[in-house]
Amino acid sequence: MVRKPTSKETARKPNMREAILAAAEELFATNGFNAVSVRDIAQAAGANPGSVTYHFKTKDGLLLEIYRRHCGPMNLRRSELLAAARRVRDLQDRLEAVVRAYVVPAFTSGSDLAGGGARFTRLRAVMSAEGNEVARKIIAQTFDDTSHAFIDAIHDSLPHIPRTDIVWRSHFLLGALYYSLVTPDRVSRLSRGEADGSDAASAIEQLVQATVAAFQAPALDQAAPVRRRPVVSSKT
Amino acid sequence: MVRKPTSKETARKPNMREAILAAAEELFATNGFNAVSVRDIAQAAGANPGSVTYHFKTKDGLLLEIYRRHCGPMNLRRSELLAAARRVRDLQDRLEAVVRAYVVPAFTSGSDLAGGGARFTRLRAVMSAEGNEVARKIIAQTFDDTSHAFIDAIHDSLPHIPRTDIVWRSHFLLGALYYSLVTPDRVSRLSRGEADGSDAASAIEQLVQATVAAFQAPALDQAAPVRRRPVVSSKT
DNA sequence: ATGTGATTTGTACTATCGTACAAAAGATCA
DNA sequence: TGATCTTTTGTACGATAGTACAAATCACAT
Repeated sequence: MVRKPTSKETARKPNMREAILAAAEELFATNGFNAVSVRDIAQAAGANPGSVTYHFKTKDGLLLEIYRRHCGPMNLRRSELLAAARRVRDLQDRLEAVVRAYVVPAFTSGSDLAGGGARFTRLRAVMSAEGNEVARKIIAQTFDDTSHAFIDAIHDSLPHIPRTDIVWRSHFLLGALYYSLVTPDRVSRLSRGEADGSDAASAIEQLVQATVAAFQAPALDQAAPVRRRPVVSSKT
Repeated sequence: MVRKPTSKETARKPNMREAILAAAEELFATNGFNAVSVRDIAQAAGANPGSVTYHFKTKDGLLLEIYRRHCGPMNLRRSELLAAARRVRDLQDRLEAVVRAYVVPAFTSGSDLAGGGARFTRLRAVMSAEGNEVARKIIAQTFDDTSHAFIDAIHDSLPHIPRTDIVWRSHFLLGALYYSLVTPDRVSRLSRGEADGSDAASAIEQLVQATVAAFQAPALDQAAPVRRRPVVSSKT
């Protein structure tokens, strides 16, 4: 219903570039990068294989563009929610708000893309599992800042827990988050149909509740495990 | 396949069949199924591509054999540890013992294969992410019984928590477990070198501690999906 | 030593991969 | 309308995929 002054700016046809991106996102997220061919993507998008080359040059370029499309909005959303969470006074409530600020944007759309949040997060999970190089580079330089910000925020809410423990637990959080998006059917199956693993709202509430409790667990005093010393070397 | 009384049945050379299995396991676990070619595997094993066909017929057959090799021992080990855990009197201690019985065999070898436990579990994580069909079938018919047994055992230790919540939380546990094996370097990076993500002992202790706390979290009463109510000041 | 069955090798076949590129089609504006 | 730019199509090429199969090799009982 948007009026069109001149019908020049957008193709009247359903934008093929977008269709290819959406199809690739879906296929990569469910089957992995190498299992999906450029021809598969083109067919799913109702396009010609050559069209993919025209718009994105290479298959890697297509993946890169998917990341570019989502990373900005999602991290922006996370920053906003994190800033709001940091202003919560009560420490217990703040911890939950921080965790929620991390989890919610991963499940819901970070931009105008319909339901793109969960799909993109699932894509990230799969690329991570496959050790995809293109993804690894983008992740390290795009998400590590965000991760540190969240770890710091959580640490502020739990000053008595060593940072190392916070890192481990936030790592577990991301793993649980990823896995919830990768195989939601497993939840439905193991609960004998009593839970719907693909229901984002349930997943978020369950994940937040469980994770807050995990963060609040007592610290692991490393004293006992005398085995190997905790790596004194420099960074890396 | 017919066994002979004489000592001729096994190859005297460093068993090439084993070498191929080990190489495939490693490559699949780190790069995914489709990213690895039969030629890659053969080269890593110091074998000829045709040798893979001879021993395993197809690439899927090779993956199938990897699963067959590990599933039995790992589930046996888990059953033993679970049975022992169930005999722990104290409910709190029993919960931890049950979680440990689930986690430990995934990190350590379930058979005589050196360090094969973690590698195989990582393989499972990657196949799960890729939605591999061969793996999905085996998993559903091999691990679901074990998963139900663990869920029941945990539920026994936490009778006041709805089974649905237990299922979600055990799902998160598996996701965290998988992710710890998939990208251990992320832990090292985010902790700025203070933690070693690839140290199995640390991973186990951290995971057990965090997971026990997550299971002990209060139940999510699904009664009213009320507004996002950040627990105003109910208890404090 | 020699025969025999179990393995390993080398090679070849077909299918499909990612990508390139010229031609066709469509859109925009003088 | 025709000129020009953007997008789509169709096709082709070289590389590599999984797999098959005959020949060569090996280990060992005789």
